[in-house]
Amino acid sequence: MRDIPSVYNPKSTEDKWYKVWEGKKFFHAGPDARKKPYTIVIPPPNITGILHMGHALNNTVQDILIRWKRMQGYNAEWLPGTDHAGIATQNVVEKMLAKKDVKRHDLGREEFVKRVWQWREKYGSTIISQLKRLGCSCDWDRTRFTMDEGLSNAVLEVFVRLYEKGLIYRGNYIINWCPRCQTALSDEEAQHKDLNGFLYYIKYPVKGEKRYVSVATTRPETMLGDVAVAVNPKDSRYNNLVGETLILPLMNREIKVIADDIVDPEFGTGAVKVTPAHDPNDFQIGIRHKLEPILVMNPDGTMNKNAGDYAGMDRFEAREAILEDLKESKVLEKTEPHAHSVGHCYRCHTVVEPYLSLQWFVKMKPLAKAGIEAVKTGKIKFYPERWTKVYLDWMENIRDWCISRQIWWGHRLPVYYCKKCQKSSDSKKGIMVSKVRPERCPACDSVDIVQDEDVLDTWFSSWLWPFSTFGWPEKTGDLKYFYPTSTLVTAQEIIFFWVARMIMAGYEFMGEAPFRDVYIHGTVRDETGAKMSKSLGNIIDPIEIIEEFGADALRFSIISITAVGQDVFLSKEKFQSGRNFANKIWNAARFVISNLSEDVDTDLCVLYKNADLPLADRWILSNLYTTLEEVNRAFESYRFSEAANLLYEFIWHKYCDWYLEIAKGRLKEKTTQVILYKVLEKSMRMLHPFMPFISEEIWSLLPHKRDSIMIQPWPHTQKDLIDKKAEEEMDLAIGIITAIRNIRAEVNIPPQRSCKVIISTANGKNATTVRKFEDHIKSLAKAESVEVSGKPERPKASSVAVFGDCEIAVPLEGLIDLDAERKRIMGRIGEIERWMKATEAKLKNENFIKRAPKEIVDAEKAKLSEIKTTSDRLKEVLKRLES
RNA sequence: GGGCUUAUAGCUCAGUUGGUUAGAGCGCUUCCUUGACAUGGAAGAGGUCAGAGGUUCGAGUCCUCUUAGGCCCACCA
Repeated sequence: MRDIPSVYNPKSTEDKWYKVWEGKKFFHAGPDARKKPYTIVIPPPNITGILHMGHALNNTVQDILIRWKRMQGYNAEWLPGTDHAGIATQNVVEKMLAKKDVKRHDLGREEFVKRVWQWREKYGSTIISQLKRLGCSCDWDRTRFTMDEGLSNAVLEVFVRLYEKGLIYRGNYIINWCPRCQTALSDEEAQHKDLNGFLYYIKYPVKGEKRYVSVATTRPETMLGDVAVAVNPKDSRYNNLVGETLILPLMNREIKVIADDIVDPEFGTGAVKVTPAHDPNDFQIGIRHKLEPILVMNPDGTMNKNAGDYAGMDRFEAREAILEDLKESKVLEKTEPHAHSVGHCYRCHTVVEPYLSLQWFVKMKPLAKAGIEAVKTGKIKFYPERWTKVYLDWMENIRDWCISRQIWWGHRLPVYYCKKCQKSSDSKKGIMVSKVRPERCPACDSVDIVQDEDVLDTWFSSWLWPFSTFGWPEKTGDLKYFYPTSTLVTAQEIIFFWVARMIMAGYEFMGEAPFRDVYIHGTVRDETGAKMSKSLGNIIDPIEIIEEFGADALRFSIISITAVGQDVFLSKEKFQSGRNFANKIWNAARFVISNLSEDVDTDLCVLYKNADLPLADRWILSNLYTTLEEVNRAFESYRFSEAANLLYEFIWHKYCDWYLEIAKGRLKEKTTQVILYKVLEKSMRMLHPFMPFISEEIWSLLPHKRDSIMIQPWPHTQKDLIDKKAEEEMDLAIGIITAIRNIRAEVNIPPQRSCKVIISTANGKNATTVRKFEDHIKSLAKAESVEVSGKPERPKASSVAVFGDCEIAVPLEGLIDLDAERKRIMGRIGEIERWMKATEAKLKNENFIKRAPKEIVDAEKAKLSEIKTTSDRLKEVLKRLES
């Protein structure tokens, strides 16, 4: 077939078209008052990231939206970029240095940060080029990085503003500490996992007495930092003990028994050891009872000098040693298995330690207010809706955000200390918060000023992403035009980390929501349901899939199997469906293109507007526009899999299976050609958001002089071409043709041999209809003749089927297997009768007649009469068969 | 402890506000390399919609409970 190969080869089109699109600046958008903006900001992938299936899904959805909106005439802006990913990136670079036996402290801060920038130059945009392979139509001219000058400036601006508003403070609190990364983490960055641990019961003797109090703990090593034992004041068991002095085993320190409401008498022994430096509850108890915390651990998770004999041991080593020693001292009462949830570092999966330290925090409650209101009033909507509740629950119970990190890669806090003032006892003194380094201390005029060593949480820059990327705090034209953005597309995992915080920042700094819709898609899992991760080794690499099946196949497959908000279970085989579909489309196009005459007028659209077209033409057009309407509806409610499957069904099972086959019989007719072309052309436009490359390639092969499909308008619905009557008539044609094929298969008529067909109808109307598609029966059911009759007639040796009121007889040469035929008919009668009975029962039910809507009842009545007709005919056939 | 979510054909899953005989893809059976496509075509087989109650004229769909998975949140010493 001319020069077009019969197998679609994605490799020959993908790079080619991507370059064209980029070259023509189709991805770029700028403020334009004549057009309505549609804006998406990408969830910026980490610079350490390599494209995984989660990204593939996330970005395919965004690209579908942006391409769809662009075709609809919106000024579509998809702003891309990457996140500096503080801890993750620092870890990666540290690991790289470790291979050369270099530690970051050997290099010093400045040199280390320089190395990270170098690393970023080299590897930081891997994922960007991978997104291009996927076909993402991001506005690369606007690519941002969270540590760009502009975004860094926004971060400092925000820090200063919040500090001045009293929403940022510094203090000593229990935070989640990762001993491996050696930094504080936010609550969200500590991932809780259920572990099967133990509950250890330890006896604390009362000073100078034989009595003792048993306390239960899961972390015996923290006992070294105990400063009290607490009981519930209402707990009668311990009334007489409150105020007594206990001897802390192993340390031989004296501690008091105190009473506090927080203690649950039901749990453990009802007495709890109090370790203010290593437990958030105990910390609160410590404050209430004015107890001085004792820190027993170093930042690296080893025991410190306060840990007595255990100093220098790793925390878990110390735990074992302590248990041994407790046993020896006969104060370990018992050990019980105990399942409890333990925090792990979200970057390195080390068990985090609740740890008392001096950190910076953001007061969240005041910020959450507007964000709660916005979602409650529907200004911001979640799709699927159920995430609203998850979001609101978190926002309504929000806790302060620990934002300081003890690492080097990130935005350094714009906080400066006057060393002179800091020497005074007032810790608040000597703190300067400013975007630029102060020359002198305003209080004492000293020039001995140092900047805080810490950097900010990575999310402290990404929560500003929807506006910092458009130039904030400057009042730029971009910002004015593109903010607020339209839709945020992301995964459930970062609703708290990112979505909620962006909403808060949006209201705080822009006075407006950062986006209207939040579309939360599912998580990509492997076929066993496990989350895809590098460590599990169950990754399906999207780039490999693109190599093997093509980007369009990847996109289409993953979208079509991802129902709204549902997790998606992937295996490599699932990408075959997309590849096969691409190939099917390819071949349909190849067929159509090669059959278009030189002089066919592809701009001719009046032709089918009101002309009296043949049935199949009206049918395919009606289906096309019905599909378009349904696709539009699906798009509007983010039901992408549904839209994809609608197109699949239409193109494959309507256009290819039926229309193309019918068209083969009259390819010379201009009408046929125009409709073949029109339907293909519009299908490609509808398909383009899903499969940009193949749709563009086919578009370019069509004999029209139109620019890239990317910038073509989305098809308009045409209600006047939706023709229910044509659809009904074609249903009859399809039913009859299928019935004949069925007979042929049952009685083993070889595919090459044609057969005779006699169709008798019970009413004249259907006879007229059948005559309209006589030719289709001939070609599609391989019939040499079709006889249409108003009354039942059939030669003796023939096989018969009934469809509606049509009796379809295929005369057989030679003898017919009467038994087989009878069996076939009886089987069919059985089926029909069951159906008829169910319908009759329904109509006999008075309540149904009385209460069901009239349309439903009428439809049931009509159905019953149809079934009866079919049934009667089948019975006649059977009777004649037996005579 | 609280919340969310899933259970439909051998497998993977659709099924929008309750209304024709519950669908698709893969797999399976039989046939077909006929001029778009074997990454294909034709015809089939295959389901008491997890279980038990309830609401309703009518339930895969709504409610309650049960069972079995998965996920998230929580100051579970």
